[in-house]
Amino acid sequence: MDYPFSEIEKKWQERWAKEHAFAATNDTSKPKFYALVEFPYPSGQGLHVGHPRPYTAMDIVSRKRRMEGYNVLFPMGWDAFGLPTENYAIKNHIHPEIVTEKNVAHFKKQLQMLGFSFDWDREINTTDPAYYHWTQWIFLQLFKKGLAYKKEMSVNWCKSCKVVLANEEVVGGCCERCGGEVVRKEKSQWMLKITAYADRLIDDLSLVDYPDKVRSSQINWIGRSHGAEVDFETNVGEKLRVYTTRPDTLFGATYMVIAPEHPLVDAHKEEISNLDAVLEYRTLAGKKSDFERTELAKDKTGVKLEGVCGINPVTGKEIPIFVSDYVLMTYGTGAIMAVPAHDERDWEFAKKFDLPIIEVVKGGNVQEEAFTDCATGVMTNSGFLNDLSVEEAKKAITAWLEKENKGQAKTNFKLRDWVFSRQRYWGEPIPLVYCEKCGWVPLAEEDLPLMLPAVESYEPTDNGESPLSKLTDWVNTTCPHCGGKATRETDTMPQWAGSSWYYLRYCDPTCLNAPADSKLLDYWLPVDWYNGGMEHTTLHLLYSRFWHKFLYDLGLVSTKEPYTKRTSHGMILGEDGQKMSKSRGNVVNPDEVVANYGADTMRLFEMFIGDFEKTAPWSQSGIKGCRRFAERIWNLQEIVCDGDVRKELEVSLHKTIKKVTEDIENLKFNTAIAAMMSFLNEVTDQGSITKGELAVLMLLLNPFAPHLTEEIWERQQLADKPLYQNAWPVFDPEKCVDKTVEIVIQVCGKIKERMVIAPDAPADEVLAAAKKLPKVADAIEGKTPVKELYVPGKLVNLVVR
RNA sequence: GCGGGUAUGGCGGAAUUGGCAGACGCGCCAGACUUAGGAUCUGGUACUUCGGUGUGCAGGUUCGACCCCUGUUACCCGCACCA
Repeated sequence: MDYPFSEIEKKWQERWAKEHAFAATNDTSKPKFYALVEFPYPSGQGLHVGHPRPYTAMDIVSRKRRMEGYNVLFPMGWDAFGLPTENYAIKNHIHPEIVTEKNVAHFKKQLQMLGFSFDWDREINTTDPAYYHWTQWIFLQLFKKGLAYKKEMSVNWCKSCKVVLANEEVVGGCCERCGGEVVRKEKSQWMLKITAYADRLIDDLSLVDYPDKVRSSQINWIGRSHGAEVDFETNVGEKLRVYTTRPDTLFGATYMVIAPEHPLVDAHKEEISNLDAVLEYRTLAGKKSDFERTELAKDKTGVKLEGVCGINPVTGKEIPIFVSDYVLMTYGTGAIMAVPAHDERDWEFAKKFDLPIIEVVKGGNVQEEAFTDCATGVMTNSGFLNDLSVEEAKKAITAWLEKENKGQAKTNFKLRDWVFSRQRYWGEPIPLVYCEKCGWVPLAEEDLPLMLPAVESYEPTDNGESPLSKLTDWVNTTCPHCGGKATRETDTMPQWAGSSWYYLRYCDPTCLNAPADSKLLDYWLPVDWYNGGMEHTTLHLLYSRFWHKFLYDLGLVSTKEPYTKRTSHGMILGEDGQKMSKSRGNVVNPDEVVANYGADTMRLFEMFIGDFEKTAPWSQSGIKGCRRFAERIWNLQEIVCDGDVRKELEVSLHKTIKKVTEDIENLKFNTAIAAMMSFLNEVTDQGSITKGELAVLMLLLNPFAPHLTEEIWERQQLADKPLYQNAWPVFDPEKCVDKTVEIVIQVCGKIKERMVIAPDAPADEVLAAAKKLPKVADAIEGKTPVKELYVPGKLVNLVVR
């Protein structure tokens, strides 16, 4: 019997679309479930076999939830602003809007061919003015609250993209997107004060269910540390402030180091007798890219400031000050106190420059190596701190510093503010104008959206300005505040802007007077389950949590966190175990897979391929196995007979329901499919399947293979309504227990025999029976019994000596 | 260096969380049906000198360890001079 998948899949996809089968309703009286997958960037290459993995997984969860009676929101949209589209537009002289439209249409067709139960009525597109209206609006709120500010700063500049990158977009000194060289460049940039939310971004992780990996990556990225700021007097009058996490070691501070760019150098040029050498070092350090600085991390360099020195506030001793690029201007105060005895970097530097190393925590040999692992150590050579523990000393010295007005407790973060402007065309215009009288002025909210104007050329300019800067008619405008002459901001927002709040828009995609209606936000939020890639942990996921918290503070949303539960899928590799790429020639095209095997088979294989959370290589022969499974399911129609669930299959059927039901919740799609395969094998052995059994199997398999199961459901007339409108099967725990079980008889932990018993047989009977088994009797013959164990339904272990 | 993770047949991977290692699938072998098989069906398939031995390696805890503990090796991912 032929399995006409193309025909079936087309039929049901059309029918679902016509019936709006998977549209979420705004009936707020029903229990809701909001399932979210990361919306794709509609690239010109189209769908990749990696895309359907998370989509299928969440489709399975969504379909199951609907059958369980939830009002399910499972939306899809397009994160369509971005560089590849712009680059394509530049190369082919086509408007990015047209490129986007074409790519979206292609993507949508590909997604629809896989039968995902997205609510297409709620489709959104970040490049739609009705959408970016509210991206701009949120930016204005950030600006009004002082969380968006412009700053002249050293930024990451990708030479090949001619664009500024956020710290998160620089990977190993190279551009995350194009792999090109990234250099430092001074530019005036819009910044978002994500650092104002640093504490909450860490602390509120306790409110959500994220994988440890994601949680620890975010904590590590934000990098909170507790310590103290300490003011050191200098011989030139000015105080030099340092940050340290080890104020307890202050007595051991034998020198200081400042970053090459530190203002102390500029302020005291006169007093520095070796100024030339210092400035030369500064120039050299500035030329090094971040990458080189990291590469050379092991070899410490630096120059001593001759003529300027610091004074240790507790010992009163004069100590030298060095300039070195192992101290970063962008962290802490740009200056440190160096305690070589208890810090590896300081130790290395001190050895190189022959500086004194004073032990202040007992326990190590500080002349041999830095003793850093000293949390349990005791203070020494430290005046009034002597004999205190490290923890006590921290408290005592901090209290002393505060009393003496020489410093105070301080918390620092590695997280930097978010560089928010891009010198690009294809992004959201920043809705601000610059007026010489009034400074930066926001557009009136009723004037949003600020439409992206048409330009002749999308080429970025070499001087680092956005293509929009060439549009003088557009740039020159009037100040919304004073009516005088003003110019528009010509930079646009980064791609991460639109995706930072898209999950809100799905709740109410056509709302005209707000990002979304607050009643609907209250109903749908938070997102119950959000699946996405690990690569977004410190980008999208962190950014959107930040925006959500800001909107929470504004009162727009009523949950502290946007996503209750986050899961991550593993990548699908090429058949050769390598990342799929055009250059390796190992790319699998999903269109071909669907054409050859059908969407249901593709979906099954994407789920059966391996542990959902781990990477897995594609396999041509593996997909054939799933195709065989689909065909065998289809052919069940040849052996179907009337009747309910038969007694002899009842236990396996209920066990299968239990397994599939639980496995879906735990992302164990591979074993859920394996369980259904096992049940199919059992039914095949029986030579027949009753309609009652078939109906349950179809319901269980439906989320995985929706077209196939709907068709069988209809052909076999298993119910009046189409399958998707029926309820998820429920297992009876009592029917999941076998009538008899086979247990193992061990002697001293070695398996000797097996025995079939009733699961609730009393222990003494089982033990007695076990001892009579010939091999067991042989093994214990003549030995002294030590212990007799019976684990009900599992095993007997007889320990003898 | 720091953080997270992984290691099981020829391959992808299971193992109810301390209780029968290798479910399920692929591949392979044999058979059936066939003019034919890269189709379908049936059976077999960790290794073995048939005593046993086996979850990267070495120890430990336990009646019992893929699972817990200590040490170690290899690989993957993220961060990385953050004071």
